[in-house]
Amino acid sequence: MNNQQAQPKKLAGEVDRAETKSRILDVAEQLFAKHGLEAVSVRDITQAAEANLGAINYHFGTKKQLIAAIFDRRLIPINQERLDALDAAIRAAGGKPPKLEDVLEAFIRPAVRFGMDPKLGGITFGKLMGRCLMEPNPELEGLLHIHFEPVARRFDAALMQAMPHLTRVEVFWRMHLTVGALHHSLLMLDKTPPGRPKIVIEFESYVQRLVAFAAAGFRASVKSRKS
Amino acid sequence: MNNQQAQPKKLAGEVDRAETKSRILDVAEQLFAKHGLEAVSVRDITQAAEANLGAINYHFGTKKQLIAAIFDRRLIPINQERLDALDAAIRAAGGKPPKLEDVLEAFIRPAVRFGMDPKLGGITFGKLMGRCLMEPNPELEGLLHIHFEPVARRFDAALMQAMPHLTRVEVFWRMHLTVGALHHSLLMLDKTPPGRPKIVIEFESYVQRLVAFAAAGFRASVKSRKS
DNA sequence: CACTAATTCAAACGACTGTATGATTAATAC
DNA sequence: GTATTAATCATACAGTCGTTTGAATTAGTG
Repeated sequence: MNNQQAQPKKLAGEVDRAETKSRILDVAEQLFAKHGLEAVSVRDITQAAEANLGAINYHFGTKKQLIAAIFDRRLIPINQERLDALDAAIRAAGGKPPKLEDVLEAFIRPAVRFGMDPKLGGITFGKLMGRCLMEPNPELEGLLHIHFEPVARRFDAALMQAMPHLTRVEVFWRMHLTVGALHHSLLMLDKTPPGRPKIVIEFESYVQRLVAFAAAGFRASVKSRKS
Repeated sequence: MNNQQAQPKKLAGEVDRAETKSRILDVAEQLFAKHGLEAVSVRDITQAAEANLGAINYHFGTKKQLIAAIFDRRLIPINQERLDALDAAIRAAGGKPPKLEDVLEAFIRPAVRFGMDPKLGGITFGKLMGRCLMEPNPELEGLLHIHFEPVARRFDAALMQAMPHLTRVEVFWRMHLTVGALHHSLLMLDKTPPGRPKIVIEFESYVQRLVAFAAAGFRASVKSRKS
């Protein structure tokens, strides 16, 4: 029921103390990414982290708060990097509208970088993110909303500048398609469906592929077609 | 432990008998779509369907078999419609490669039609599908694979004809992005994020929007860019 | 050393899960 | 009528879930 555990004072053995908490974060992130939020029990986590069953409740309060901590740890830097890159794109454009590809890359690149960075657990968080975007958990939706709302606002504005002939609804819409493509592909990264060619992914070309796909989609004009 | 329940003979009260089974299918589909596969218990389903707790195990065997039945009921007609539409697109092209938009529309339109058809529970199945594509359940993956493998094969082949300069890997890749955009948008259909403009969806323009987005993405050329 | 606070631990709690069981009801066939 | 079969029902089972508890341990302070 405690909102927050008091920070431990600085100790000689601080490494060991902090270790359990961060070990739980790492292990939980990997397990959640691999099996889903509901399929992984606190027992699975504490066991894999070689910690006591009560450790999660002690360090994080509840399982949900642990999940929130995992997302905070990744999403804050990712979205900060996105905003920084967007600033850079706007700055590079001088007074003129930013370039569409630059805006999209500012959005996509950090997600892919953090999503598949081996230092950050490989494609672990990318998969986790893809799953949770789809999950119906309302508390999780609220959490993600808090993280994405300010980012979405700024990117929507930049995209409307980059594509001035698109309405707000059109931009909103196509951004959703882009997000869907991005996260679905992140989720598929380590899957090699049986009977299909193995796909080797190189970071830079992966980003460019996504940016090119999304940019083309943004530039597409929707007309009625006779089918 | 029984593999399959024997079909009930034709009875005067057959309506009432079959009603329970199909009522469970309908209710379960809606609940699963709304809350996710794991969040909905057999008790939730039987209660909402006004059936006995044992009804699911009696009629379907296990919860997993119930889930499989739900997917079978929708996916078989959807994929059949896709293949029919693809045949029509190829036929319409005469000997020449089919038109890219026609191929993509053959893939997208049935999913949207079934995904948001009010007669089929509105966007119920669309949401369910979007969720389950992301879910890590291996048995579910196997089930979906069985449904999609033959469809994917044929569409890959058609897309390689429509876009002859793309490699197989490129086609595979862009098709995944398309699938991601499609299902993410289906999932978002009934969500109106707070503080954002409400989006009114009309079926035909929705399909055209998706087709245009995907087609543009397929036509995009990926080049290295200086960022 | 004693004192205090942070952490770990084993054990248990109640609630919920999917499934199984056996009796009971209903609807057919003979 | 009886026999047969399908369907429904209440109940119980064994297991897992997230969380709580209070004692044991560890580390740091004076």
